[in-house]
Amino acid sequence: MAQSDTVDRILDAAEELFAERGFSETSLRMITSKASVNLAAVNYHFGSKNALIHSVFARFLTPFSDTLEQAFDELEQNCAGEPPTLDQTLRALTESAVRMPQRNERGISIFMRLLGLAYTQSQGHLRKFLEQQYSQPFGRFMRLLKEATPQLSAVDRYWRIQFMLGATAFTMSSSDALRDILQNKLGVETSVQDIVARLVPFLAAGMQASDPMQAPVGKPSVA
Amino acid sequence: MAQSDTVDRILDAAEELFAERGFSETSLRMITSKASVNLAAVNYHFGSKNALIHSVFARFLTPFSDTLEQAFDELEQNCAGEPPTLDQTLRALTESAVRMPQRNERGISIFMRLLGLAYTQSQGHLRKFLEQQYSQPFGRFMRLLKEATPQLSAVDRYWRIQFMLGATAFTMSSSDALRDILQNKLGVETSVQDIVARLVPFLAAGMQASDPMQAPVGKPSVA
DNA sequence: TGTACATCAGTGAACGCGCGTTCACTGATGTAC
DNA sequence: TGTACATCAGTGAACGCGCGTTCACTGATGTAC
Repeated sequence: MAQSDTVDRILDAAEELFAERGFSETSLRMITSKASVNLAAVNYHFGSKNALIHSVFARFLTPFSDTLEQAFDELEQNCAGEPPTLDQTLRALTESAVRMPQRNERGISIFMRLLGLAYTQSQGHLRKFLEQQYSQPFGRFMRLLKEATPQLSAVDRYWRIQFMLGATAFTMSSSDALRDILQNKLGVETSVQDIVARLVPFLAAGMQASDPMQAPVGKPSVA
Repeated sequence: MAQSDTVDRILDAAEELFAERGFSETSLRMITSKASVNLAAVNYHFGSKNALIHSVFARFLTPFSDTLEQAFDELEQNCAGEPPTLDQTLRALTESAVRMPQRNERGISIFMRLLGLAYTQSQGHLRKFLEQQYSQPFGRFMRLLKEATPQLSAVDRYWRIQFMLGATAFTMSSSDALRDILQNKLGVETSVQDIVARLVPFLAAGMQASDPMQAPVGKPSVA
């Protein structure tokens, strides 16, 4: 059995189990038994459970962040100096996520759920790791958001970005369960693409709601 | 030491620690040492760790759900047959949360974070408990949402409610950290009321975005 | 070509630790006669 | 009023268990001379 084989089997099993159950609720024994490898192999190849978690994220986030940089490059080229709109920026992000190479529908679903969990479970080491590894595309996304919403104060923008992250991370982290409920209740099949297509207009409308401090009661309108 | 004293000390300590660190990352030993009570007292008074978690939620959710029912009663009386608007419904909810009796600013913050964690950490037993204990006010809120957004299809409404829950639960579950960041970066003090005041227009605008399936590309506008 | 050694993926068993839970027990208070 | 018993909050110590990690070891493959 070549090294890559064992390493990949561990990564595959860990990815699925983490997405299903979260990090601290998934033991190394579950992972190694699902991967049919020896318990000690995780520490041999990765060093620790935390390092394994980092590797699981790195395996899909590194290609994703490359795809994303490319999408942002294209977007800025097409806009020729003008800042891209909010809608365009969000679409560049979501389409990069949905069109991940080497990932089928199920793989994208897992990828989404892991992203949601990363934000949602308070794993300090993971947050630090992601911040230092992927600060560039994240910062670029934030800059685009800022340019697309010049009408917002810094404080308003800050909070609305948190609301967006929340809606996205939460929905993604439980998207499987939510799709099942919808299937059972209304008999509707839903793909990850459908969810994303519904999410983007919701987020864009929320981001562009009228200033809450100026008109806190009336119906919101587009600025 | 009277019973109520020990029980309350355990509940107080558990509430704070759960809010800080989540459920499975908080051990009974941490709780009992913070509460200065014997380790075995938790199992003596509550029976198990899960039952303690339920009691922590029941202690603040029962008065909250009473307050909420009252707020909905008043809202429907004032509307005299007409269904309340989305904005009114959301405000009734958030104001009930913010005006919880016996809870100061810090207490409200903890309460918010626990609510966020309840949705966010996949504790099956807790979800079941909350569903069967508080299905009435939850169902009523859903009915009001439905009446306030007659223009949405059932599927659209379903997803947008998930987006709302996500933005709310996520923001609330990390509201302390988010407020600290804002304090450090922009030097701005923020109260829970401020966050809620910003959240409601965002949610209302998102809920009322134009139909994503009809106008998926253009800038969103209010229906 | 043959031998000695180095490297390295993988293994089996055990380690110490913190966890939730249990149990026999104490000591104060209330109750029956 | 005094005695025997019941109740119950609270305690100290231990239980068994699953956890992440460690360690001595194996066996296959590559390399130097």
